[in-house]
Amino acid sequence: MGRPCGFDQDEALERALGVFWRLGYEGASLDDLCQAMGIGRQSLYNAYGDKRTLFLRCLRRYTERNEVALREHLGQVRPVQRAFAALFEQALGQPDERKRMGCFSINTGMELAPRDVEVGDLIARGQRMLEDVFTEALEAGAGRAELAPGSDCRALGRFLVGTLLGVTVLLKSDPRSPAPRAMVDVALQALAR
Amino acid sequence: MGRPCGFDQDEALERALGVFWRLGYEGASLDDLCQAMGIGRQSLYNAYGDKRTLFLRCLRRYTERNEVALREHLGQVRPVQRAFAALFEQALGQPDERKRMGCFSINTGMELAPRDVEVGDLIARGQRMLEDVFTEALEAGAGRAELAPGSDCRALGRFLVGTLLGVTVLLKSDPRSPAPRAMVDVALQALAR
DNA sequence: GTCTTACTTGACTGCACGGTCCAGAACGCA
DNA sequence: TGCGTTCTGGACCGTGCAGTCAAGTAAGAC
Repeated sequence: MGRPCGFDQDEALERALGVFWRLGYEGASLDDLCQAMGIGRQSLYNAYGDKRTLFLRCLRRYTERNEVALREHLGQVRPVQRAFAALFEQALGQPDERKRMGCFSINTGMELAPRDVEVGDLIARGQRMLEDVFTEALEAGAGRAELAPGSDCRALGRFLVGTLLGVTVLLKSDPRSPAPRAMVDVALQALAR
Repeated sequence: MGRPCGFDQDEALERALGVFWRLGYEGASLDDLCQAMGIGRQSLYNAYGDKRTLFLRCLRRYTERNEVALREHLGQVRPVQRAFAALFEQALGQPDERKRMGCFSINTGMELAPRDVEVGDLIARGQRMLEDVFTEALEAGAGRAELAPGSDCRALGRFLVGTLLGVTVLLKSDPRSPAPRAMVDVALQALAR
């Protein structure tokens, strides 16, 4: 009833995510968002509430999409060492502009987690999710005898989460640095059987 | 000649660093800075130039101070494994409030490196410096036969830089997370002989 | 076809920010 | 003591921001 919404809310949310990812929460102005989303200010407020609410929806969207993509990738590739190697390789092989963007979740954690408990909680949940996905992939690998017997998959999973974080941050602040490459090479040896 | 500066510029710079560290570059207002530094706006501009110039001086001060402290620590403690273990242990043992602050250099790299080439360059230099300090400590350890023969100290140094980054970022976005502890434990095994 | 309801557009508001100006104060020097 | 120079404090300016308002518009309901 009444006039229907004149734009694709899902598509617009995706555009908003792109803006927040590139510019951060504070750095993205409503004008930036409206322009990228192709809608006016009031439409934005009608559809999503205020800026912060829109941001939280972007963050949830990003986390969920990442989870399914990761689960699919890690569930398919074998052995588990190759799955993680491919994951890191993909991060290392991105174009510089993309490296500069880093990971939206990490960016957000750095910018907002210390002063916004709700964001902090979402980020912490996301990290635990990542840890679980990694750990489960490792346990599956261990079940296929791809890892050394007695490997602590939870500890290895946490280690790999931290490694991915480190690599991403290194690449973001200096996309040409040789450090992340070396980091990955050394880190993957922890998975040798 | 003329009226002398009425405050300790070194001390005031330290206060400014504290504000930038806690709030970030954009997050720190001139009012925040003036209040923490105990001086007026005009005094700040007389002594340091504009906000960005003051920030760059803070960043340089931070990097230099970190370098000497690290060199001293890593040069003293032996074997080299214990030196790095102590370094990570110190990061893990900080109070939550301090964990939330993270590392000023990483914070800055995340916030400004993608859009400020001068900052980006300072950060990249800082990372290379850290890498060199770590590598030299490892080489000294290798010279004392503390590492496995044939160890690639440069690669290990880069790996440890990335590990420290990962741990710091994990602690910042979630000080109670068990992940950084596990990450350190696994990472230090790369130094086993 | 008209009426109700919701969406759209663009102007507007109040605020916080970085930076500047200016009048006055404090010190070194002669 | 008087002068020149520099520092100090507070008012001020222009800008960019998130969020609101009101008038106009388009679609579905009947």
